[in-house]
Formats: sequence, structure tokens, C-alpha cells
Amino acid sequence: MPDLYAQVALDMPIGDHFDYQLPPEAVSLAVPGRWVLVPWSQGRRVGVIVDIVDTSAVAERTRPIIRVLDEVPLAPRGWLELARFAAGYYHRSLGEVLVPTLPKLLRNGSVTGTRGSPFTRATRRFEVERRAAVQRGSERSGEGSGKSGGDSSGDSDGKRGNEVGDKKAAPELTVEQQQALDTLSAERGFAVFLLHGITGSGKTEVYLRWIEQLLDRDPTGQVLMLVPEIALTPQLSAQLKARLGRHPIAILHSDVADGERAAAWLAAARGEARLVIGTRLSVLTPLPALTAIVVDEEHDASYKQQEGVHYSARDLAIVLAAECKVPVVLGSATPSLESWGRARAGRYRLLSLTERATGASLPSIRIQPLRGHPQEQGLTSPARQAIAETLARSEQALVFINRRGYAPVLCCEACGWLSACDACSAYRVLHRSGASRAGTPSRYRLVCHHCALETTVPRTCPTCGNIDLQALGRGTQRIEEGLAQLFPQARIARLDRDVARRRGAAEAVIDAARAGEVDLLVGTQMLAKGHDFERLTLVVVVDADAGLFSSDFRAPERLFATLTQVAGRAGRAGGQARQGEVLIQTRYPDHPLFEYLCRHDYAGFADQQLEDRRGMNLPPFMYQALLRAEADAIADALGFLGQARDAAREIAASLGADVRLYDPVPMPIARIAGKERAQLLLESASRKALQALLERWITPMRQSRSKVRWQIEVDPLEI
DNA sequence: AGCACGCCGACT
DNA sequence: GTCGGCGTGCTC
Repeated sequence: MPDLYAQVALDMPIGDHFDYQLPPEAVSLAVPGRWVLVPWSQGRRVGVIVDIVDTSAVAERTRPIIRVLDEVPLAPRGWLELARFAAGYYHRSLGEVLVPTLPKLLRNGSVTGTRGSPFTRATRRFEVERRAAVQRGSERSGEGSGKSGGDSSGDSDGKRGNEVGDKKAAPELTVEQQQALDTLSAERGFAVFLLHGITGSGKTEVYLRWIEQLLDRDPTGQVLMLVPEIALTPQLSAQLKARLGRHPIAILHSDVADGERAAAWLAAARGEARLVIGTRLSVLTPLPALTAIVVDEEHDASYKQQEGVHYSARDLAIVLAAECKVPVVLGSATPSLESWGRARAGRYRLLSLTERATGASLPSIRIQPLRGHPQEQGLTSPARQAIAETLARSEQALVFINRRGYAPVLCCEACGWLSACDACSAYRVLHRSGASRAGTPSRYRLVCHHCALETTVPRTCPTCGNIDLQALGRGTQRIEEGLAQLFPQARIARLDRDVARRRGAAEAVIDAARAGEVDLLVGTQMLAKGHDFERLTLVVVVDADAGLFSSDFRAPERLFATLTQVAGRAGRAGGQARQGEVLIQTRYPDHPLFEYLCRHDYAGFADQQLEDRRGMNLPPFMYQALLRAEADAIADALGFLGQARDAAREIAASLGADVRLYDPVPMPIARIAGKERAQLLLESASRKALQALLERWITPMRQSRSKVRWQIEVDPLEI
């Protein structure tokens, strides 16, 4: 019998670790945090050593590990602790948290790669960049300035004009920015800051300065910056590289190709990359010398992982910061109510930026009633007039509608038939497809946004044979078409997920708009995030009502954030440029949300929402978890959840845990792709009580096999 | 979760 | 006579 066993976490829903014999020659390498290749059934898999022990309960079944992956850096201590927390909190096995964080290319043990492979090329490219960065850094420090004013470091890379050629002299900070920065720089240990800054207040500049200071101060320290899914654009990378180019930067994005990702990940894990910027998945990148974390747009829903382990990268960032005893900054113009509530309670330190960095004033927001105001192409006459005036001044206007496609539903006026999806409880959306070259008749398709099933449009009504089928409502494509009719001379561009599907297409639209080659921009959320269009002075929101009376208690919070964000695109230039104007069309002009919005009063809105939530016992005053089930028949899903609830009730009673169990209900969209879905809500004022119940409830449920597919969602964002 | 093994219906 | 359905057992 061997002297030592390695407890190895594997990507399995069962068990937390599996025991393997440790050959004597592997003992020196094999420590917790090491990646290993182990035999598994017929094949082999990679896992992480989580402990070394001298006995095993299953000693007679153990086999030796195959190899220690010593080419992968040993994971730092805080990282394993973070993963342990995530596994416990989201009720998954440790391996399910750990293993998917290793880039695919490194998972098969053949890291070295062949010469000229994407991985080797990426590694070499990173090394060249790193040396160049270090070189720039030493040149700079040779200039002898300790202060991080940095105006002289701007023209660092003179020979190549690829950085858009701007002079990257850092802008002067406003008093508020300076104060925020000073507060941040003074903090060396664990602390959570909420940086609340209005749109255009220069939050990014504060991050940049802080990161710059941190990297200069500690020559080996690493900073992690998390950004939402769509925010990680080439523009942002270019900006960061231009300003912080004397430090090696690694970019980790789900779209980054495998070889590139593996190289960037290794650079981060080896401590070579000083700034690691990425989407939610990068919160689990092992960083040996972490000194600070930034979470930009912390309210963004894309921080919540929606497959695999459903973790919140923002929440894990805070756990990681605590683990590593470093400061973390959450930034947003419209913080989540969870974060805002904690700042109000004094648990997070609030930093406020209340004015725009350019000196521009905030846009004026007008609410335009839809009722009693006839519309043309979905636009009231004040909206059309405002657009016409904007065009006449040769400025840009943005028309915002959060619904892609041509029309949300097709209907038969004779019999009432609607274009329902066969597989989902939703309507198929009318889309205009194909490049409508002049002369080519445009084609239409019916597309289900939930199961992606696409069909042709019936020539006649499938139930009554009527020839006249009507498109009901408006999406981006129809608004675009309407604008072309209303303003035939205007150059119009659309941006939504359909446009962005083509590689580089979204970039092209944004670039064209910035270059002034577009007069009218039409689009969804995508247009609202972070872009700076200098000549854009008008924003029209076609219809703000979807979020006003939703059954989801978070809908007002999201609507406020979206409207604030899109309104923030207007009139950012400052100087002698015109003040921005925002027109919001609604059927409910008296809704209180709009009052706060027009006053640009996020704090007032958020405090009011918090009061509502407190009164109604909702998060953040209540902790929730959701058990979701999926089956061919809704009765099976509901039956499964009913039994689960009964079991939970008993456990809660035996624990004395004060947890409320609701009845199982079908999900808001009950059927997707032919599967019926239902859910069971649990909530408690005590996170501890809820977690204790989940712990005793979920583990046995995983062991018993059911024909119903299910998953647990802790801190669900949508109910 | 995968994957194998193992017993009962519609096809060459 | 087989191909294949998914029930249940196992993986250190």
C-alpha cells in the first residue's frame, strides 16, 4: 500500500474528490493546487489536487495518478479557497468549479504544442509584447518621475500608428475623480468600494489611474479588471494598452481563440501579465500576485454565469478580494440594489462622481405620452420633429428599441391566428432576412427567439386561409424601415444582435457612427453601453413600457439602468457642444420611475426601490434560491418539485431553519424547445439558514437519479 | 455527468 | 433473427 494519496477534484457532479495513489517520484511536486492527469474509468481526465492524505477510505480501488501537469503553474492559495467557497455556496462539486477554468488546450496534457501552432505563436507574441512593455517601463522610470501624472508617457510607441494615433495624454482629473482616486490609493487591505458615477463622469479614468499607481507601486503585483460580456471591445483594449502599455496585459474573453486564451491564461497564472482584463470567467483565473480588483458596470446581468456553475462573478470578486486581503472597486452609473443597499448600510464605501468629466451637462429628458398622440412609424410627432431638427443641425440621433427583428408577432386579422412557436410558449418573431439589394424583394422569416427555430412565412393564414397577414408591433428592423421613409435623405445604421452576428459588423457600425458617416442609429441595448459618439445629441426611446408593469420585481431596476445608460449617450462632448436631449415615449407618463429618471436621481430611485423591497420582503432583504425542473410533461416537472418541496419542508423543520417554501409553478415561459419548465422558490431572511437547508437538501437529491432534469440557482436574477 | 451492461419491441 | 430503447450501476 502506498504512503500517500492525492485527493483530486474532477469535473463530476458526484463526490467532492477522488483518491489516487501518489508515486514516490511525484510526491515533491504533488501539493494542493496542482493540476494532474488521472485515470478515470476507461479513459483519463484532468483534475486538481485539493489535499494530500495518508489514508483512503477506498484504498483498494485506487490507482496511481498518471502525471503531474507541472507545465501548468501551481495554483495560488486564495484561488483554491475561492473555488471551495463557490462550490459550497452554489452547491456544486469542487471539480465542477475548478476544472472548466483551465483553458481547453491545457486540458489534454499536450501544452508544449507543435512549432507554429496557434498556442506557440500566441505565447511568443505575448512574450514579445511583455518584453516591449517592460522595456517601455524601464525607460519611463529612467525619466525619474515618481508622480503618476504621466503626460510624457503618452507618445510611448511612436513607430506604429495602430493605436488610433491619438495622443494618449491622460486627461486632467476633476476634483471628484481626484478625491475618489486618493481614497482608493490610501487603501491597502481588503475593502469594497462602490464607485457610483453618472454617465460620462469618467469612472474608467479613475480605474486607469488607480491601476497605473498600483502597477507602478508594486513591480510584481497584478490587477484583475472584470468587464461585462459586450464591453470588452477592441476599443477598450486599445485604450488600456495605450495608457498602460508599459505593463504586460492579458485579455481573457470567451471569444478569444483557444491558443490565444491558453497563452493569456498562462501569462496570468505565471504572474507575467500585470493587468488581467476579462469577462466573468476570468474571476477564476489563478493570479499569484493579486493586489486589486475592478468590477466595471457591476450591475450588469452578464456577470451571472448562466451555464455550468451559476455563479455571480461580481460576488465572487468580493470573496476573492477578502481572501487575498486586497481592495475591490465596483463601478456603475446605476449600481445593483444589492450593492447600493450595502453601501447605504455602510458595508461598502461609497465614492460618488456627480458631474461629467468633460464639463458637459446631463441630457434633458422629456417624457412623451403615447396615448392620444398619433404615431407615424411608431414615432409621435414631437419625436419625429426632434429627429428632423437634429438632422438639420447635422448632428446624430439614436433611436432605441429593445426588441430585435421586424415585428414581434404576425397575426391574421380575420380569425385571430398568431405566429406561435410550436415548441415554445412564445410567439415567433417576424424577421426580414437577406441583404435587400436594390431590386431584390426582401424576404421574411418567422424566428423563435427562444428555440431559434426558423420557418418561412405562410402565404395565407394556416387556420382560415385569409391572405392578409399583419405584422403586429415594431422591432429594430421595422423602425429602421420607417425612419428611411420618414427621413429619406438620412444615412441610417442599425445595430442589434442580428447585425452583430457577422464578425466585425458591430465594430463597423460603431466606427462608421464615430466617423460621422451615420446620421441615424437604430438599435437595442448594444448601442447603449459605453460608446462615445461625439455628435450624438438626441436619443429617442420608442417604447419604455415593457419594464414598467412586469411581474419581475427587478424589472424597474433594469429599466432605470437601461434608460440611464442609453440617455447617457446623448450630448457627451461638452465644451460649446449642444446639450443632449432624450425623448422617452410611454403610455404611462406619470409613472414615478420617470420622475427620478428626468431628475437624473439614481440615488432617490434606488432608495425608494429599497424601501419598496424592504416592505415587500424582497431581495436584498431576503435571500432566494430557485429549484428549476425540466421535463416532457409539465406535470412531471411540477410533481418532482412538489416532492422536493416536501423533503425541504422536513429538513427545514429538523434544522429549525426559517425558510419559506413556495408552491412549484410553471416558469414564465413554460415551454422552450419542447421542454416544460417549472420552478420552486425558497427564501429566507437569513442567508445562513437558507444555505444550511440547501446543503442538506441538494446533496441527496444529486445522488438519487430522476428522469426530470433539474438545477439549483442561488441568488437568481430572474424569477 | 458519461458510459457500459442488460433485458424487451419493430425491422432487414 | 438483429438494432436499439433507456433503466440502473459505477467511476477513486
